[in-house]
Amino acid sequence: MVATSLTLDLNLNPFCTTLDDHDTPVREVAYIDDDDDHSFEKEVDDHTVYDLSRESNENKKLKEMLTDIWDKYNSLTTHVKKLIQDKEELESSPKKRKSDETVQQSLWKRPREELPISGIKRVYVKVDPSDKSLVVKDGYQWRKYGQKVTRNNPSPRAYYKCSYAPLCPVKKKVQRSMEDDGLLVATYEGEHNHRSTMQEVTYALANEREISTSESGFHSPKLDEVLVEQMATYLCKDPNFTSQLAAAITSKVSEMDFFKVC
DNA sequence: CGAATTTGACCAGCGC
DNA sequence: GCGCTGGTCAAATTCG
Repeated sequence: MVATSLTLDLNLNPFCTTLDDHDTPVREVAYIDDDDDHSFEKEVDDHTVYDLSRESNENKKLKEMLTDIWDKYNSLTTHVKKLIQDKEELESSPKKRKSDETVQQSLWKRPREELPISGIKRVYVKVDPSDKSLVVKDGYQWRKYGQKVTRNNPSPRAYYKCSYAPLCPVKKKVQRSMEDDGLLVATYEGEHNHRSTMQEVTYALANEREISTSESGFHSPKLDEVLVEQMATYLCKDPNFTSQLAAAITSKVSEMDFFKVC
């Protein structure tokens, strides 16, 4: 009986590789106790282990799905970074700057509002035109401190301060585009002195991966599984994850469309 | 009831 | 100096 319970305990670990690698872990337990007086216990074991096996398979599928999502997220992040880089290169070239100025003048006509060379970023976010809220989800926490109707745009402009960290100096303005009612223009001023919720996830995972590789010298599959599980936990804790991801993608797609028009 | 948002008042910069 | 405009403040209000 000791052997039975011991085997069970070991198999309770959903990430146990021995369980994952066997198609029928039930038998491992069933053959241990062949005493007829314990037939009921054997039956219970069979059922329990069968359930465990089934859940283990489900876990395996979920892990695969998570790994897949994580891979896609990583490649998407890389792609977004590349797009940002491309955009910065375009902005730094004199030829493109000319067209950018035209856009800027139509959106922000007053000369004093022209963007300084650095520290100010503009993001275009596609939204539902019927949605009148001036909210741009970008992974940071913002506190609205003002709203104004400006001269050249019937849509009001909302003013936000970063409220994630007490001393973060970053501000943003959000206003509907004059040309496209379904386009929000978010202007960011300053640099965050902290990470966004999404960066926290990435950083935590990267940290974990670094520790595991430096300690063991190689990357074991089991640690991968733990990593995936941790990532799932992180993502579950972050209700904004999908919306942030969607906002980032929409923003980049809008930017690309915008540059095509220009 | 505390946090977040709204909104009118106020301030500063700029052009005339 | 005055008026116009964008930006900020803070009291009032709303919301969870």
